[in-house]
Amino acid sequence: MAKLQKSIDKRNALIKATIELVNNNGFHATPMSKIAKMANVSPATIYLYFENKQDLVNQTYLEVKSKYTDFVFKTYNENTPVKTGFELIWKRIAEFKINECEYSFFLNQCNNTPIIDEPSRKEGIKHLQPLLDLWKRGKKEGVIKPFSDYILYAYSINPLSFLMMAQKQDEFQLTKVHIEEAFLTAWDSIKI
Amino acid sequence: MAKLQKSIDKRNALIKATIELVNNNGFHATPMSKIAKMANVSPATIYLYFENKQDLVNQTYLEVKSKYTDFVFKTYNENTPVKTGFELIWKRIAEFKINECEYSFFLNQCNNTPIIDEPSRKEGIKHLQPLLDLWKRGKKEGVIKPFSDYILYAYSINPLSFLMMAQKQDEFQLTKVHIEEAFLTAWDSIKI
DNA sequence: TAAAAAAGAATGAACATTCATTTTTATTTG
DNA sequence: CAAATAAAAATGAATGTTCATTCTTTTTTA
Repeated sequence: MAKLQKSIDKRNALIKATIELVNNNGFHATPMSKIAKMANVSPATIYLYFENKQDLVNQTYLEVKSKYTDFVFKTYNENTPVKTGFELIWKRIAEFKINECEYSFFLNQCNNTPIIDEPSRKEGIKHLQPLLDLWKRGKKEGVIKPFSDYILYAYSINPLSFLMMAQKQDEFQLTKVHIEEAFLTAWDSIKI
Repeated sequence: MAKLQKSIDKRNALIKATIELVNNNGFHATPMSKIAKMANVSPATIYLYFENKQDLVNQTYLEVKSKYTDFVFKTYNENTPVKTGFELIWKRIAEFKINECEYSFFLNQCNNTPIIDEPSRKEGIKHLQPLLDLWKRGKKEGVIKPFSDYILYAYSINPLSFLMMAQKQDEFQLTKVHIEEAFLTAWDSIKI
């Protein structure tokens, strides 16, 4: 019997449980037994799908990251003009961060703590390539400031993570108006 | 013998060890025994200074947060004009994040994970009040955009956290020029 | 010399992972 | 088509370790 026979539903349930529990308690305060319980599975079963706890969280990270970038770049293609393309991508990112709060919070946690191991983190970064390519093009065309990608990212994309966190903690409610404001601010800070 | 007799050096060593170990391994993957060892102290001694592990990390958080805001607002007073005041504060924040990478990384981790308990987190937020007051004044004077403080923070201050993280992971080196660029971008994004 | 501070060892709970069985599934055979 | 069977999938309980915290004793201090 091939590996694929193992129920994809179970794997998904495990990943979902991992996200929810890690978001609420942190990785190391989340026992395998609880993940199993939430996924309606025996603890031993987890080890049929994942090597160990670290592997479970690494795979969860990469899977969520994929969901994120698949969504973000779905409406974009390389021929879109720079400004339009940026707006397209930026708004998809905003939409994802607002609507998929659980995923975003999880990714945030992974990016700001040592729970993910280095190879998986490196792997995760690659997913943003289309945005970096867009910026490269924008710089060549003289539309985007000739700054390091890190600075561009810090000022135009990262603020969304902060706003998402604030929203998650009920300190703040992101509205359509905010989004529009925020987008203009983002664009202003990277356009020439 | 009064409480104050307990060596402040030992307490400091414990806090220092906590920061270093939590930065590298995360809170829950940092055993009390290791903290004790790094601080050259018996595990039991930790409990003379802190109630338990949670209390240790809460106090560490508040202490680091204080170091941060004490530094940040040292050169500022309420009579400084808005723009100058903002530049003053912003550059102190930048300086702190760059030079006190360990502290910044620790604070970042606390802000993006559930390791700090709610009362301590609330307490920590209060420390930024002078900046919020400055913005309030700026809005009244028509110098600062009439946006929510969260948005102002997201666009003018939070990017520094991202750049600090990138730097810490050796992916990026912040120079004087970057800082100058980054400040202008920050100011542009909140000024009217 | 008495009280506080510190220590090392002890305790008991929690946990990741493995083990020994049972259940499910798919295939083969009569 | 159904009974038999073999392999995979799943399980609950067991294992051994790690850890936070406490206990008892020793050391330091004033």
